[in-house]
Amino acid sequence: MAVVSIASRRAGQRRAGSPRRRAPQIIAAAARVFAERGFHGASTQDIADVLGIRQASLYYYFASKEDALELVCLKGVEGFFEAAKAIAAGPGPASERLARLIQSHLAPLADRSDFVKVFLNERQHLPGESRRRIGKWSRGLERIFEDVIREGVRSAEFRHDLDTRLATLAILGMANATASWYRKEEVPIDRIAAEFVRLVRDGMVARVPARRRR
Amino acid sequence: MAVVSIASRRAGQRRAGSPRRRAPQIIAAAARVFAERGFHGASTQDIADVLGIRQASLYYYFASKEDALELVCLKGVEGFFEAAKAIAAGPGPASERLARLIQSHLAPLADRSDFVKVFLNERQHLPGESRRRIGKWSRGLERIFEDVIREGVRSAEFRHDLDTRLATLAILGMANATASWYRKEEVPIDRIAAEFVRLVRDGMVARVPARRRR
DNA sequence: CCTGTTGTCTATAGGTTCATAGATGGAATA
DNA sequence: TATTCCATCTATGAACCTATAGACAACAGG
Repeated sequence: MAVVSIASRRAGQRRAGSPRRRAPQIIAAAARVFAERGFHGASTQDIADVLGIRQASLYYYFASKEDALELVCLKGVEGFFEAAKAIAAGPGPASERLARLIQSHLAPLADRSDFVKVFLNERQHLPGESRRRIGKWSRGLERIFEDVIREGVRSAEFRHDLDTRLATLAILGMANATASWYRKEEVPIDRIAAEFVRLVRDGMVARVPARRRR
Repeated sequence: MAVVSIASRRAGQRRAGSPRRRAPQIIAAAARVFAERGFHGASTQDIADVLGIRQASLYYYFASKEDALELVCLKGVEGFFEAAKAIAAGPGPASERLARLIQSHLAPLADRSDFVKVFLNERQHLPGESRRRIGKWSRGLERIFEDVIREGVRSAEFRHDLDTRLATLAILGMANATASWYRKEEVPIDRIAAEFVRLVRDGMVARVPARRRR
């Protein structure tokens, strides 16, 4: 059913040139399959097919399918949170920090889109314990965004009547949705981020070229 | 596993007061379960549990699980497209029509959020034929939004340098993401829509109270 | 009161999927 | 060369899940 990767299909029977520990490739294959068909829609057989090994062999690398999902999700958010925290705490006006937050939030799509997609769409299927752990991370990120936006309101960079909660959810929604339509070959991710920044800062409406800050 | 609805659990064995054709309730139950656990994560048994009937009894109402998914998705988009088309073709400046488009795009969340969620997240699991049919609808909606935005650029209501494609995807992403966090009890949907409209039209940045159109 | 219709039930076949157990054979090491 | 480790294999159990078949009870209409 699934397409067998040419790279990893070694003709004969067993043994790759595997110089040991190819766990990363295993997880990448899981990410790809989960991203494509969803966690429950994908079978461990599908993952094995991508790698050109037997279904049972996967269990040398993870203890259960759910365990694999957690590994993928973790890789999907790795670094994410720390980067955001650093930016938020860093220098510059709120509006510039927000721009950098958006940039850094979208950046991983360029080289890890499968992992990010799985994190966004499938984390709900994690078993209780790890779901809560990962959900905590997610709410943390929301707070970072919202805090920066609030700072921007307090410093009068942003409109005083801005609903910071809704603005946060709007921005994250817009950014996260990108994962579902982004294709590496088309528009570069920086370009998308820049356009989003412009959109939420200045809006779509045309204006007189007037000076912008009071 | 799933919670058995009190309302529909008639104590004894069989027979409801069902005054005939409770198909709508069946589909609503499917929508709820699919929304909660995803199409593949949900079993027909789960749906039956919600209704308090036997798993096999469901097949009186639909021919297959995938068939049920299609019914749910259809109800999820029902009216959607026509409403949007009417608004786009209607009177008023582009910016006002865009506002109405956003309103009408979010409105169904108020009373059909399960159906909308399933449409957004699970339509990919529809079998080939119906997936294409429904995908066509989806692309049509994108076009309606983008056309209105383009008109706004041509009429100089919107910035001349606006990337209309990205703006469209950003707005739809923001709106669709709402389905994942919206709870009926909290902020009313009109309020959310209004705030989104304000955000994408005027942006977040504070400005001098100056006259707005050149 | 008989009959057809409707909605539900019981029972089950058949397929798929996750996961475990134990064998095997090449590579590395001694 | 002998031994140990690593990664994969074969084989299979057990659970689960969809879907079909056929029985049956309540009600409606004549």
